[in-house]
Amino acid sequence: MNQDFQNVRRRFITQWGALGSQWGINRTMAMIHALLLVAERELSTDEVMEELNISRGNANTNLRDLIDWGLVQRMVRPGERREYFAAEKDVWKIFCMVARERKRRETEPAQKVLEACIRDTETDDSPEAREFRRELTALSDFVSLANTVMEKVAAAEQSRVLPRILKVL
Amino acid sequence: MNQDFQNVRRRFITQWGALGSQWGINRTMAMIHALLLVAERELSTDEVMEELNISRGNANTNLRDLIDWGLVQRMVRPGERREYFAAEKDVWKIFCMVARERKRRETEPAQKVLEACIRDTETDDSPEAREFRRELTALSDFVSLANTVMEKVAAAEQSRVLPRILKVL
DNA sequence: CTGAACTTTCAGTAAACACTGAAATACAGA
DNA sequence: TCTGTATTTCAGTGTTTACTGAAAGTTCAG
Repeated sequence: MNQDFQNVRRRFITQWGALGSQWGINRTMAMIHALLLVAERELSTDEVMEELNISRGNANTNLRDLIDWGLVQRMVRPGERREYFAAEKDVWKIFCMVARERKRRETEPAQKVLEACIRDTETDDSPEAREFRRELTALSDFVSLANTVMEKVAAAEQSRVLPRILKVL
Repeated sequence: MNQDFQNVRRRFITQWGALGSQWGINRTMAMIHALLLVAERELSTDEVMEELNISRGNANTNLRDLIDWGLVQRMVRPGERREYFAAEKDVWKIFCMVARERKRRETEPAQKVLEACIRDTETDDSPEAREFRRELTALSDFVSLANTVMEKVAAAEQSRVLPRILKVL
């Protein structure tokens, strides 16, 4: 198989991994995702281990995390014990998955913190406490608005939403 | 000053810091930002150090990073050597700053990686290379579309954009 | 120019996070 | 049931990232 092509392919996987760590995603997870994205067929754990030079434990853990994110699916071949893995390739679906997951892990906890802090100072009507509540409420309202937007965007079809949004802007 | 209120205030700062690390933001930076957000007035480096129990170096570095992000401003009081720091409190402005910065740090590098990999396989018309390019092009197109959307949203006024987007959804 | 007040840098260290590899567990066919 | 194959877990270790504190740098009033 063409050597140059294989090199570019490997470079893509490595660099995508490096980018991943700038997002809150660990390098290996991003690399496995990249590998599966550009793989022509589903791969087994051993193939992933081999291609990326990582241990079984590492491969297993990160594959499971990718499955939790909804970015990778387990595939069973009839009559085979071994499991194979395939990445979702539709970019819009990937986007929706990531949006949903980040909402769950990031904005919802933030929302809870804000609401709790607002609630716990509710009975205090000193000027400082009022101001504190005012700040936090502004933040909280914004976060929940952002949540609503993300939710609706992620629930809709790409073909419907994006053209409309672009039109509005 | 009311003890309960001070406790909630501290809890908010701590928890906001913890949330920050889930985003790619380091804990101290998020905590300083939270502290300045709910501070009634601008604070000096020493006040930040004291309140958060961190070293001078740490405070200095993270304050500078916050300034780079555009989330915090240096304030000079006439006739005083010491510098004071104040956080931007308008949530929409905060959002725009963060969007701009994440675009610069995350989506633009991703874009470059994708484009380079597409370019470097352009002369290879084997089926695998074609498929590889197809995948990466889909990704690249999506990322650049997302970039455009972010850019326009961040450039616009909150009062104009959000109502329109909500209407569309 | 000097020295006090303040800020910045950075080598060394500490804390957080990710990875390995081997042991434990689960599963399917004989 | 037992046996071989595949997956999962996790204690120990390695790597990355963040923090400290002291030294160097900057600034300004006198």
